[in-house]
Amino acid sequence: MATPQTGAGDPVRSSELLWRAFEPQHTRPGPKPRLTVEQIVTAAIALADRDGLGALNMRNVAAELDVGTMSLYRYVPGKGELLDLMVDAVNAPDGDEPDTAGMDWREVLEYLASSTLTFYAAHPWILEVNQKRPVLGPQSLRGLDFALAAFDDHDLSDREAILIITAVFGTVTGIALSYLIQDVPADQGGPVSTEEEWWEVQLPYLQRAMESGRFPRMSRLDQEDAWNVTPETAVRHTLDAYLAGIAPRMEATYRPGARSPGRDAT
Amino acid sequence: MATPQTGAGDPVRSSELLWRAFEPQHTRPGPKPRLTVEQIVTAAIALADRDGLGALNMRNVAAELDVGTMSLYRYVPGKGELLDLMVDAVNAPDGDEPDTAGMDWREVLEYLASSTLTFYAAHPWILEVNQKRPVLGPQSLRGLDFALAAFDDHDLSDREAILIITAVFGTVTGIALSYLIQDVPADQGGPVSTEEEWWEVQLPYLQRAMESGRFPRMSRLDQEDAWNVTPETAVRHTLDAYLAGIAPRMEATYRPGARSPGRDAT
DNA sequence: CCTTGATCGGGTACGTTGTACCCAGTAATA
DNA sequence: TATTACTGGGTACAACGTACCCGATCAAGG
Repeated sequence: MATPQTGAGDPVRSSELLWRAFEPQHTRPGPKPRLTVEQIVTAAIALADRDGLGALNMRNVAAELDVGTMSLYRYVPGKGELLDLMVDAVNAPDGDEPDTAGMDWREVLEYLASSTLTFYAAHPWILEVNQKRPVLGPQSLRGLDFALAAFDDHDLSDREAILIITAVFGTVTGIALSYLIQDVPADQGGPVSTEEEWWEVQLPYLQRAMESGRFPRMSRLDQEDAWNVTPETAVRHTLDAYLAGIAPRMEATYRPGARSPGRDAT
Repeated sequence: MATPQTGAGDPVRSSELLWRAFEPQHTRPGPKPRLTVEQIVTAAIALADRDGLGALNMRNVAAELDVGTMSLYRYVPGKGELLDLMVDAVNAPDGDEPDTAGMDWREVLEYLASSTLTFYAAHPWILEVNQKRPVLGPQSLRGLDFALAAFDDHDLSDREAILIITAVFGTVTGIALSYLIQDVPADQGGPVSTEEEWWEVQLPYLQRAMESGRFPRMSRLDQEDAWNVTPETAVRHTLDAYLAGIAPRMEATYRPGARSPGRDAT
């Protein structure tokens, strides 16, 4: 096959590892570990970023770290759990997050959308990972917390806030899936690699289909114009319309400091 | 592993097979084929619907049809191409599509969204298939053509029409991905199967995280209320807002019969 | 200091996949 | 009837995840 994949290992083990930093460490007998979980996760992410998810297997990760394949299993229960850790780890902040204090709801949500899109562009393999059950690790939670800042000055129910975040996030993800048709790092000269070749292959069939009269509306499209859309454009269009749609509600609930954290505790 | 997956085989072979009905058939020497591509695709879809994508392998498909594993390769070049065929085949109309003639743009798009969501619910494995390159087969094209009916009475550019369809489709897909956390058909009593158990495992860690003070906004959420969202609700919220957002534009471009097909050919 | 036993590195090997290759049986054509 | 393209499908191998094992290591107790 080309690019097998899955997500989510045993949640018990995944959770343990995700929150490992918060567990106390005591000294133990035996040799010092040669690796850390961080090193393995970092190497695995580098590998996936560079060579695609298809190249992510335990032997390759081990080779990346110059250790034996089975040594990885001293730190990580299996590949599924490793993927869980990778997914959370790539959500780590990159340092150029803005301060939400001076931003209104629209700015926060727009930042959320655009940073999510660049995130997918940087780690396209994430879109291939089968995120059945959401593994909420520290980094993912951090992102959620950041997003909630959009509603600091609004009197919205928790449910509505989550609904809006889900909408923005889901929109970007859905569009990214359609467009970030990541060209497999063309190490192997497989059947077809580039996007151009791909369309070239389909074209004659599509052409004949258009001429068949079975797709009257499609055949009237100016193909050149119709498909001239980048993921950025698509996200911008969708988000603009969506934000315009919720704007009345956001304005109606504007109440400075309504939800900002830390008020009632001081 | 648990649920390996991928999509897209050799596009040349996939395209040939997708459009095979339009190719002429001539009589040939040798024994009559015992199977058809349709039978294989149907069996594979039944298998995936029933047992999940994890159970979809060539040996199981062959067993389903009571033939030898390798016989499948007489009809289908490989698993990747079979998946391409499956994806297109499930897009076949189910007979209860409404007539778009009496529907306005909003009704068409709303139907598109809701039918897409029920589609994902019926074939959750589709969400796991890695749809890198879109394989545009006859059924997928038919769906696109249907969607374009929303703009029959509107004077929109092709590009804008595609943008809107992409938005609706992407939104539903993105949300479906977050929510249709398909519970693996629990044939194997694996580590954790049900959604409840899953949350039960995460809860203590989340609890501790909330208490850590690192996620001030998250920890102020009423968890019960905040996550009480179904995919239907989420889609409805997002779509309502989005449609409200594009409504002015749609009204501004209302021009009965502007794009309906077949006018200029009569 | 030496013993003990938990821990570490990692080699070997097996089960599950996709599928290349091969051979024997079959049926339209010459 | 002979030819030959085509069919069913068995065997076998490569890639992968990982169970299991052995020997090396080193904190703690004597």
